[in-house]
Amino acid sequence: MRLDKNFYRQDAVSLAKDLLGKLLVREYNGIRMVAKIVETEAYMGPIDKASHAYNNRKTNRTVTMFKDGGYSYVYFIYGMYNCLNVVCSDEGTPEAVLIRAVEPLEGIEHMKEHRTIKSKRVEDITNGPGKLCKAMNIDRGLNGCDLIAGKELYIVAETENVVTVNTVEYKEQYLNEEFSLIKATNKNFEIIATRRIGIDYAEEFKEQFWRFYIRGNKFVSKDAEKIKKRPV
DNA sequence: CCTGCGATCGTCT
DNA sequence: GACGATCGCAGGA
Repeated sequence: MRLDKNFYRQDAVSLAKDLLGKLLVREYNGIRMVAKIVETEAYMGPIDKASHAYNNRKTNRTVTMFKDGGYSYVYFIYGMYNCLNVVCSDEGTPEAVLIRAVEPLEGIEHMKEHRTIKSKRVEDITNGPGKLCKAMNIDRGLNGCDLIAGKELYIVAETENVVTVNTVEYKEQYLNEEFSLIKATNKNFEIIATRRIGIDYAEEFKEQFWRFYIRGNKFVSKDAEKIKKRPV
């Protein structure tokens, strides 16, 4: 079941939490890959010094962030990597949610083929924003995709008809003042909220707990793993 | 396990 | 001309 317009018209912080547990689907040439979203970051548009669209900065790159909720925003970074965002809020309000990590559920053999790394750890295929784009064959050609009606890239809410290929044992983790723990009654997992990654330039917005991930999920990004192991 | 470093080029000033 | 919403590898513990 695809998510509808109302779902994407939320603010980025709300949507970043709501996207956890949803399924990202990538289809092309008869290939189908499905992965559960396990880590996200909110970029709150005009007010957020970490956002590409801070102060309503509108350029060739950021123009897709100004679209109505429900489109993709894919950008190229560090000369090598692509990152996938979900544009949210209303048209003219440039908010977006960065997808930072996913858990492969279907088509994992295709994801492995797209990645050329020595590591044999399954988690290393998709536990970072650049990694998951490479694994799921997502690049700037998919910038501005319609996630509600498009066929190549979309997001669904249910796990029905999906075969889980990974058997994962989740471990508990420590908490300290660097986190918030979010328990939502309508979700079967808990959410950790903490600081965002790689935005040292963002001044006071570095301190916002606008990164969210599923507590105990082993496919969260390297940094989240690290925090997980930090003693209380 | 963890740390440090270089890769590599589009984007914006 | 400088830098980035990152990654993979080498090397040490």
